[in-house]
Amino acid sequence: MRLSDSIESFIKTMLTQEEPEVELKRNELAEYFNCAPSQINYVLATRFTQDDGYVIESRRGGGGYIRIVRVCHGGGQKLLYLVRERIGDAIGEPEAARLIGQLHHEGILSPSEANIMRAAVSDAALAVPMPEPIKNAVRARTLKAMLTSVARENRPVPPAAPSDDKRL
Amino acid sequence: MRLSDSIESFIKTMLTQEEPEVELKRNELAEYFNCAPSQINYVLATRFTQDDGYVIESRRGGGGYIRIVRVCHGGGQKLLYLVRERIGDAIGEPEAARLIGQLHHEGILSPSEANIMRAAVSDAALAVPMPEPIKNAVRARTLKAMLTSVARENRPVPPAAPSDDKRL
DNA sequence: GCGCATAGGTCAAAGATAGTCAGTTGACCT
DNA sequence: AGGTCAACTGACTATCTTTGACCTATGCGC
Repeated sequence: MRLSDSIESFIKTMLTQEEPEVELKRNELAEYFNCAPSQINYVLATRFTQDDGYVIESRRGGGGYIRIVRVCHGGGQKLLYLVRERIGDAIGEPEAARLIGQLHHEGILSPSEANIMRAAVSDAALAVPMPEPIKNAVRARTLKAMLTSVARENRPVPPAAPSDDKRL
Repeated sequence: MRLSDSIESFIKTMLTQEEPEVELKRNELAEYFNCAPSQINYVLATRFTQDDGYVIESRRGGGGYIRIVRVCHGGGQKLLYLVRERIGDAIGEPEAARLIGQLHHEGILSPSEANIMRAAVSDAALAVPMPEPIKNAVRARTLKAMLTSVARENRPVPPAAPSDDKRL
């Protein structure tokens, strides 16, 4: 088995239902697997991406660490689907606004949360000289990051919402 | 745990609702934690900034002291001040996160709203090939757009946040 | 006023981690 | 064998913490 696969399963074994979040030392892990420290970054970059439903946080310097958080479960189902499959690498403002509006309508987002998200993906927020494709890429990433943060809260499933569109 | 973190929590436990201000001796504290006196300055400079909602006063010489005051403006003016004067044309992630954290602490943002905003201004959201200055410009615009949307709702101030937990 | 003792302030170096990226290696396919 | 893409490495970079040498301000006694 490849090293990357071993490291991947090692980390995933630590992520259980009760403990959806682990903290580790890059150098320790690298030493444990007898590999270059940057190998850890490679595994994180290829198997624990935002699109996979993970959030990585880290700090350098003395007492540094890497924290891996697995997001999802419960009410986050719809959100995870959007992040993993629906949104993709780029999205325009109208479409983003529509998705946000629908999430609000389904009771997954409060009015105020929806407004904040709309503002964040608005053209006004991206009114900086840069090519349109880049803007749409930033929009997609921003939207996914925000939805991930909501999914991470693991809030209770909203009371309403018939939701017949689990699949695409 | 890092020394800085210990000193930080030590000071924060002294700051309560009834006693929003503490006075201490730099050398005594340094001796207590068995570290260089300048370590205290480092902790103050990195964890008790104005953006975090603290004001530091001090005096040298005989009877010298360091006073740490937790301030709380709150109110609707805060958002406008941030948007119009504080944020400017560009802002880095750490700084943006602090402003958001403080708004949460003041009860202007709910935990979930604060998390969404942090996600929107995170490096992850802007992880697209573009120069750093542009990223910071987009961050500033995004943050201002989101804060403006909150200000527009013009709602009464909620009960206020309990503590300063960075996590959900 | 002068000088010393007693504070706190600054800043840069050293130490401790993690991140990045271009280049090499390896596995698999044709 | 050659092509291609994922896996892997190492040198260099970025960031955070801790320390120490040197600087500045204040109070007190003469």
